[in-house]
Amino acid sequence: MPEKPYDHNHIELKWHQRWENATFYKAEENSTRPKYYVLEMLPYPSGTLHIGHIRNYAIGDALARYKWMRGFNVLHPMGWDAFGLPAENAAIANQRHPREWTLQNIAAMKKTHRRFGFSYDWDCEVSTCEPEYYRWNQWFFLKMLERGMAYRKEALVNWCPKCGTVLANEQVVNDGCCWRHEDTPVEQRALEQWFLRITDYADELLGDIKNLEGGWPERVLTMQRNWIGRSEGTEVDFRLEGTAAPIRVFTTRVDTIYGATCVILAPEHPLVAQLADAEGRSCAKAMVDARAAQGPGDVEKEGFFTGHYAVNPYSGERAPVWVGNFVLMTYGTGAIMAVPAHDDRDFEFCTKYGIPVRPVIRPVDGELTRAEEAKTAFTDDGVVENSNEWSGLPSAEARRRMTAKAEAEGFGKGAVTFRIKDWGISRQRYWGTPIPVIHCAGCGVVPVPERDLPVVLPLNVQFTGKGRSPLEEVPEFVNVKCPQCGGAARRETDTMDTFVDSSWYFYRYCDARNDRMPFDPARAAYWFEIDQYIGGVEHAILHLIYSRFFTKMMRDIGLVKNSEPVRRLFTQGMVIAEGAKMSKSKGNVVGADSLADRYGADTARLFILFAGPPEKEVDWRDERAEGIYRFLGRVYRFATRNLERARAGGEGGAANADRKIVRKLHQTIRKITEDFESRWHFNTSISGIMELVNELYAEEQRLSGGTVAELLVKLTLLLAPFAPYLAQEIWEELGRQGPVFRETWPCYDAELAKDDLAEIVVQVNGKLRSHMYAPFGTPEEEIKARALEDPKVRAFVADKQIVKVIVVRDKLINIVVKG
RNA sequence: GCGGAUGUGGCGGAAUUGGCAGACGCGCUAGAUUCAGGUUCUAGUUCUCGCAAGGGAGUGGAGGUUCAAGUCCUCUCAUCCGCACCA
Repeated sequence: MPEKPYDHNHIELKWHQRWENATFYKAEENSTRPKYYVLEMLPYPSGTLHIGHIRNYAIGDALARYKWMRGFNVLHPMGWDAFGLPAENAAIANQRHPREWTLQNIAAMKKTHRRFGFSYDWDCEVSTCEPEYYRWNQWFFLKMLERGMAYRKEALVNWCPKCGTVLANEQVVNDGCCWRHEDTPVEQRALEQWFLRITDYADELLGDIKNLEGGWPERVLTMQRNWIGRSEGTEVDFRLEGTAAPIRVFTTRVDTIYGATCVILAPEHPLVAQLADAEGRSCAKAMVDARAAQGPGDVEKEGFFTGHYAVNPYSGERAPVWVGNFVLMTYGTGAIMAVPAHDDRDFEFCTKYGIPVRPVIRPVDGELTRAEEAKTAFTDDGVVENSNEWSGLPSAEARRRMTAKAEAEGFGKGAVTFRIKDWGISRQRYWGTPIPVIHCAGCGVVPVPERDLPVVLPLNVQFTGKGRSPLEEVPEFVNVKCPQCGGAARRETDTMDTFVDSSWYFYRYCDARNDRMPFDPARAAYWFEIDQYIGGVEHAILHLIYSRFFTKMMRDIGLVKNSEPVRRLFTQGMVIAEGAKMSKSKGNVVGADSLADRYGADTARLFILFAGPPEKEVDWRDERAEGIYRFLGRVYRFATRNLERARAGGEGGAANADRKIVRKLHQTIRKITEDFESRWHFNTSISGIMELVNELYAEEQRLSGGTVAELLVKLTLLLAPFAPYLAQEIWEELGRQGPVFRETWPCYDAELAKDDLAEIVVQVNGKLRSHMYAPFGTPEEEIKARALEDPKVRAFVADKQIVKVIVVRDKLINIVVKG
């Protein structure tokens, strides 16, 4: 039979049409198979998928297919989130309604996904822009409100002038810029906001990280630990001289307190108004404003003396009270004791203003550095000196005992402080889940009764772009009756951060059509934890910490049994183009569709996996895809020109060429299976298949029909997770029925994979000099004797003295000579 | 500043347990096929000395451990990422 040219367009179109409405992975109810839940992180539905997304999906899809072929009951859902609503609300206001816009983009992206042949279970699709989904955000909100886990307060919040909305701390990136507009600094504004008490779980979120070790990348865990930022220390009251009022400070180094030469307040500290004169107050105000304007980042340390003193409760010493711009009101108590000898920042501040530097800690085997010599602070633990009865104690023990004293005498206590703040979820934008509360003049804040959910976003909205929620302009939405007293009331117009949606969407996939509950707890109990979650590292502290928080909250209200949502997390590397991060603003986005137009979906998928190990970033260059395209063509042509031979069959395995190729086949199966089971280095899996095909070409004429038939079947199965269209097409050409990835993954036979003879490397003084072949298990003495007979070896050993011979069984012999 | 990662041919990368460095692919060179271009097939391709056989060097750099180091240890340089007044 003549070979057919590889026409990827024809093949992909054919199967694309047949698969149009197919759900490949319909997870089975009551399956006896073990369950496997694999999930990729959602894209931003910005209308196009770029090659980075395809990488994400290609990894998950290959895994899902493989797991199915290995006999698992696979749940592999795909859904859509509202993450990607364009920040430029105003810009699209004149064109189309954002909801319509989002739904259209979702449709476009679904089309691309189908085109690439991803094997999602479309039946559990969730669209977070739809009320039937977001009503459960409201349901969760009410549950949390009942438990005091959702609350409202005025707070300084991050405000992005471009988005015209508030941002969570986690959404502030790049030295204080908006995550959506990386060149736009955020401003600070004081607003009434809704918060979720994620800090209630701070300890657990931190402690449970140890359970994730091994399954999650260490990098992500480190980022989360830093973000939660637990520090153990002591709160100590410095009594303000002349009054009974205490200034409470927080320190992790109470052992250095005898070196505290002043107390410094944050400029926003309430005592500033009381202690500072008019000039000082305006100075403090200027500091606050400067910080608001500049955002976080490096600031020149400045401060002023208030003219007051506070008494150190341990030493009885008077410490001047200063105000310093580098002290944060939002951390600890908003006041610190400055120990310039043992803290870099205090050192910088105190030397600038001539405040004494007094060392009280010496290194364990060193001398106390004298103040005048100190050019930097000594910040390590050591031994306490010059501190009355505490002198001579190691730092850690001093801290323990000094904290105990503070507690016993009532001027302080041990305290744990977290860096993580409660999660501000209020957004002043149209998009998002309406927060289901009503403000009544008489009754205050009244939750919307559960029977009235969902509170639905109105459709007749004008987008003003004025930085207020457009919902405020919709009277039918805003003006409501109070559910308690029936009087006129105002509906809350803030909407929820869309990270609320993404915090639990993967639970909804278990039970996407449920209209009584967010999901059936029994189904969640079956599918959770997620076995494998795959996505970019950019969500390490946003989505992935919120999701963990939500899971713990759902456990506490009895919906789920697991404490963590995800057992294993894989963070794939970014795709960069021509050395630069792919981004829309740079205009260097490689669109998945245009790539599929040129080379086909199979080539695009295979190549992105081949380009490098999936956890590393890869540099995308179109021209390299040629090699993969050629490879797929080679496979297809080999298959079609050998079909008849394969059908005719015949005894295989006798000829030498047959044995050799069967061995290579089993080695390849072993390699790919191991790659799937451990490190996911699909680039080497694919190169393994290429090697097999190269060998197939070399031996083609010598192979028997039976061997060719076996090879074609197994080769097709090996390709199925990576290149579904081609694999399916060959499968059909081979006369088989049904989806190829519903077949069983081929097993390798360790005996067949084994080489006949061991290749033994012969070294002299560690340098490669010769090779030889010997049966496995050949005794050392024999190997040694044969090696020494080798003329190439003799040339190097010759008249020299043999010092030592090392033999590694079936692998290597190294002859060490001298002279 | 703190924390983490990475560094191998012209390029992407391989070497999973300390045991043949450069698999596989791109690119390039030659030959075959073709009217020609493209396609396809075959061979070659780390550097260096050599006509060749063969030798020498070589995994950012310097040292060390070892019969043997890309891999382990110490120091160092470069690049990237995360956090950054968190008391």
